[in-house]
Amino acid sequence: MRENQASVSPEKGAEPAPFGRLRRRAEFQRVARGSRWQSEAFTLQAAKRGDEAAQGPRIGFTVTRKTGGAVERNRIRRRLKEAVRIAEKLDAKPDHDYVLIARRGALSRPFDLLRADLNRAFAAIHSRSPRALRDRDR
RNA sequence: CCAGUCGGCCGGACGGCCGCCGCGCCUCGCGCGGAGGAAAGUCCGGGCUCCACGGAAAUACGGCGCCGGAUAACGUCCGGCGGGGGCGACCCCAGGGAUAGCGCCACAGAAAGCAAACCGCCGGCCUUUGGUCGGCAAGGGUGAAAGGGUGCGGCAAGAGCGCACCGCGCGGGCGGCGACGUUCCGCGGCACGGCAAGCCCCGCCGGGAGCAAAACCGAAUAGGAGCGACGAGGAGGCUCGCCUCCGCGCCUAUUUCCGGGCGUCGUCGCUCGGGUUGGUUGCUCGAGGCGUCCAGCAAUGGGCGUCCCAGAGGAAUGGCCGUCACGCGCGCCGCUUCGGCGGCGCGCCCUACAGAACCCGGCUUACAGGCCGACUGGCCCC
Repeated sequence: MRENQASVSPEKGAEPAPFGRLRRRAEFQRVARGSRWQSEAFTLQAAKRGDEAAQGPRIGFTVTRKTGGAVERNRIRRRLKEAVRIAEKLDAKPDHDYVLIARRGALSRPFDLLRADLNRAFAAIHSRSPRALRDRDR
């Protein structure tokens, strides 16, 4: 519990992940063509932003109706948002956009495991090739 | 104390650290506010916005349907009436019209709406284990329903055929604003069976689409697609391009009438989608919440005081932790009227149903657990 308490309040010097938010449908659709990485609780998608200069990473959340009712969807999105917020060092690149697509496991997965999943996902995502490239290779 | 009926309410509390959305300011930062009783289903009724429209009548379509009241309105609510259920508190009811007309009444049964007669009962005749002719509708049987019920008289056998009581119908009186009631009076031997969640008749109500409504800014008067049209003008004023009068055409279900608006004094006019789901407004002070008094059986209305109480937009109201309350499970101890009750410790769920999306009034549906009040029927004690 002490360790937990300590990790909840970030260190003064620790860099708070300065994520922007994705809000346009077109932005979501562009990221969907990028790389993806799956886990029990979510799918992470990532794509490099082409047009503008790097202004830090941006992230968006997708929780579809398949996942549950309005109450459960809200809960899932808030847990994912919070997990991203407290994450100390995610391997997010400033010129990339990310999208988290929630799966049903995100509702009940222990919060510590959820954070661990996130760290693993961001570490692995950039070694994957973009979806569009793989499709072209086929 | 047990069983039950009805109504109302709550639906975790407090604190710490780190965040999110909105507003304010002394713009580092601080302060304040931040989901529900159903926010849900989108089933009704309104406000608001646009289609320029407003009023009257008729037709078509749809909805509603005992009476009175409440309300902005309703299919809602309140108080009654009638019918049904319950020992009772109380609960349930698509509850207008069946002599305006049409239609239907499955199966069974002889017969399903107008009287008829299968088994029977009674009488006559005959070729007498029966047949035939006539009378009857009480008994049997079928059915959701078979032309009032019980008893006595009567008769060949019977039958409201006659009588008594009960019931029913009609008229009047009385009570009630009314639905309706009636222990009142009179008449009628007594049908006019049911279904209008079948058509229909009567009365009342209703234009359509919806905040992705709609308005403004910007991109911008650049190109595309579709549709319509060769038609009715005349007179006057005159700042020479408009205005006025008459006519013609159009105006959101259709037709007619009245008012109003727009178009037409000629060659273009109208509509649509994409770039465009960009930004701002609409967007929260409202049939508002709370308290109190008055009127009313009540729904509700009115007066006074007080408060400002979410405004997001890929959509804020969260994450973690501590303490407590509640619930569940296990163990131990004590009490016990053997149903349980109380205390301590540990563990679990850290709460059920469920998340505002323009705003109100209702309905319906979902809901762990708990609290309060009124009343009914039993048992025990005084």
